[in-house]
Amino acid sequence: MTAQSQARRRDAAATKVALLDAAEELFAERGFDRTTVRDIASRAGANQALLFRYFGSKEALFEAVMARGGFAQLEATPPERLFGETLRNLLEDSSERRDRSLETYLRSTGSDGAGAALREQLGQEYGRVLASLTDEPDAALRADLALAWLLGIGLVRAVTRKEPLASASAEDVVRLTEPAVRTLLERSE
Amino acid sequence: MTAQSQARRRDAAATKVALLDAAEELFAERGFDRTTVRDIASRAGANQALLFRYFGSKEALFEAVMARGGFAQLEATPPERLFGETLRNLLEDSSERRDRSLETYLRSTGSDGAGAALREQLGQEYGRVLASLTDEPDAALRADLALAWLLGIGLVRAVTRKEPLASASAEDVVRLTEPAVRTLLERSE
DNA sequence: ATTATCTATAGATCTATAGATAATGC
DNA sequence: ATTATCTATAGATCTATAGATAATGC
Repeated sequence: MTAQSQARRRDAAATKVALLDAAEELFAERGFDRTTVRDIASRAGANQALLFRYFGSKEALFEAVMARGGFAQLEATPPERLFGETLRNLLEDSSERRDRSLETYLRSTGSDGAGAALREQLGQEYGRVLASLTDEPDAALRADLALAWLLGIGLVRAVTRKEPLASASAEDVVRLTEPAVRTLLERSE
Repeated sequence: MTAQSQARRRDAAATKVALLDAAEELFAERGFDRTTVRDIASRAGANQALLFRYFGSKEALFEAVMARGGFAQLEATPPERLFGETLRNLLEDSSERRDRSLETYLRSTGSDGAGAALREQLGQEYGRVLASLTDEPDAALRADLALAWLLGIGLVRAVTRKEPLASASAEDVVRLTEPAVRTLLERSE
């Protein structure tokens, strides 16, 4: 009942937020295509027509979701801790309130149109920050490989749910990945 | 025009193969949801009704595609070369004839029903083979992390198309990842 | 009076099926 | 005669919109 409706007063701003929350959850759980606007409105406790009134289209709502949560982690974390912190955030219990943007990203990779620009921008930012950690000539490629690992772990964890990774503790995963990532991104001095 | 129709004679077996080829391409390019049965029939040069006649449903066709190509790489490669070979196969030029099952897998992660059992089976097999490479106590988790990296690289490469990874040579990628994977999967003796 | 919300439905898909047509092999 | 293929369409969605209703604030 995370984004479930309260019996609330008429409040356009609150309805918008409820729609965004519900959309964030459902896009993360099912991806863009498998989520219907009626599902979103239902979970938000709002009428389905309001979704179009406030966001214009399903795609525009998706973009609003991506724009809202996407850069929080990135801006809040110093570069040298970005890999580990993102990993921990990714591996925390889903019932906790947290950033679902990576799951949304993963679940919606089939949808080329919706949010593609934002997805690209998010990838660019992560790549740039991770690349700043090494001064090897192929820093950007190394950074992409680290990012690919984050995405892959998120994929196995959130989508495929393959064991034992799906249930592994964040600490175990960090302990095993960090030395490998260090060979990839450490300064050569 | 890879799976394009020839002006061929009436031949149920050939039509089935054409449908499988077209479906493999389209599922890999767009994922399950974004591919319509009419797209598949059209690319195969077959009538759309034949798809149902021969496979029963869109989901059953998807499962047939996954079953056909999924285990080829796995069976053809000795464990200690599986990571590198899969990576090379993944990074080869798409115009080459090759196994698209990983892309299909990646593109269709939003589709929980279709092919979920096969997807799980494929993951289990890769995990088991990779885990045989190390005798560390958490071998299975280490194997999953290596598999996650493969999937992540495939994701960035085939779906996100983030540069520079999207255009990097297979050799560069293998050169950078293998030392890191070795810290993960090497025997401790 | 304003505007948040709801009802009803248009219009565009998409999967799947029933039944007709026509090319092949005996 | 058999069966591969095609035509036509049912039936189920799904997004989006037009216009009605009703709760709020002045």
